[in-house]
Amino acid sequence: MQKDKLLTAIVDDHPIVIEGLKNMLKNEANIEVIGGFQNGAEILSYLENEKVDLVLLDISLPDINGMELCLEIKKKYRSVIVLILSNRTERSIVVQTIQNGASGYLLKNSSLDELRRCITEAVKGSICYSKEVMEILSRPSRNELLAAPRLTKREKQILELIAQGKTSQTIGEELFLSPLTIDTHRKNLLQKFQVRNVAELIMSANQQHLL
Amino acid sequence: MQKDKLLTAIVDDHPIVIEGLKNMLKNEANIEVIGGFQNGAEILSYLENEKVDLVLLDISLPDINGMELCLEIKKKYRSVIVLILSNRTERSIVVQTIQNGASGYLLKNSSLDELRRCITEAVKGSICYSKEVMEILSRPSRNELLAAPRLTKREKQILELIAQGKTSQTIGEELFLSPLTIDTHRKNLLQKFQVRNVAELIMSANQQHLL
DNA sequence: TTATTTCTACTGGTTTTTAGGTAATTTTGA
DNA sequence: TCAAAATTACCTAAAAACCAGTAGAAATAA
Repeated sequence: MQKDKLLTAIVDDHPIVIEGLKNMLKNEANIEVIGGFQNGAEILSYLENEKVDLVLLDISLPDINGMELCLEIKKKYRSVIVLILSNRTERSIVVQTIQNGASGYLLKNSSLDELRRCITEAVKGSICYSKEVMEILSRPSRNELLAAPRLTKREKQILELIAQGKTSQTIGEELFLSPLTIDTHRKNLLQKFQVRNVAELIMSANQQHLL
Repeated sequence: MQKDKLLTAIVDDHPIVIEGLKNMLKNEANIEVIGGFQNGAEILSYLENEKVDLVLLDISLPDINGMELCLEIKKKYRSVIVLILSNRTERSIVVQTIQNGASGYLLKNSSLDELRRCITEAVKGSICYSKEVMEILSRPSRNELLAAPRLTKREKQILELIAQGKTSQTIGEELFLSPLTIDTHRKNLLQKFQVRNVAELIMSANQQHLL
């Protein structure tokens, strides 16, 4: 279809990943890897002077967030195709990158075939996700379903103290409250988290990043 | 020094990383990559029949924790050298892998030179860390001062069930054991973690990445 | 200012955990 | 094969947590 090869840049802070991609892509007839870049500044300065068709971009970079970088590249160089290659599986991140102009999103554990497929699709102008990413997008975002319970100030405070292994007695003394009051808060915490005891409570609170 | 090449296996769930490492190592005179494996089961079954000198091992694998896998490999095949290649920067994880017999720990963003250096060192029998990992190890680790306790299989199992909010009664039924036995394990867990109750236990286990 | 939420505290009763042991088996490693 | 570690199981007793309510006071938002 095209006479010229796709000039491709790889942006990833892991040299190993850069090597791997270079190696994989060097056998592709229509792709020429023009370089690997370990941070956002490098690729941006390269883009100022050189022509690039395709950027394979990691989300986690040392100097700038990959999502931001994507937006910046698309703003300045509309025609550059950006494909995200990342380990992050959060729905919100996938959605954000696409909104920022990326032409696709692949997890790093996707197969070589998937990568090839996505590059082809992206060049054609469509947006392409790897299989896992499709799943992430299609499911109604689990952790949004079981929303982290809204805790009051007191509850948060007492949750902390419970996590420190303190008894209702001790907590009561520490806060100048009746231990019976602490028991009530305890009960309310169990209810809000829909769990049966502190073991489950602490697990759940940890998973919800509330501790 | 050596006549034969080091038979090297790469274990990582990212095909791209496997490709990258293969590519990097194929120019090394004394290394022969005999395969890439995307999960723990694959490498373990390979090891049963084939000779391997060096395993480059990722911590996050789909089927088994890399730390556990390391321990398992070292238990069964003492002479196999295991080098950890991971993104995880938690001190406890680094320490744990070394306790489990790994000969070194590198972050994935370490340079090719560092990887080469560490392989050389590991073959010589010493333990080798990449620069960043050295820093992680040297800083005095706030809440991780006390090393992660070594848990037996049963204890790990029961810890899991406690974290799920189950009572000694329930756990006993589930494992066909007397609830009194579960109580004993419970007691031992509290002692090993040096905590007073399950709340603190679950917190500590979480911080130590044992859950 | 009213309505709602949050915080406080209680009653009374049940279940579970924790703390201090001991000790017989079974498994495992050297 | 022998010692150590792990697993199993028990006793007694106190402490703590959990369950299901009610209810007044204080703070906050509409």
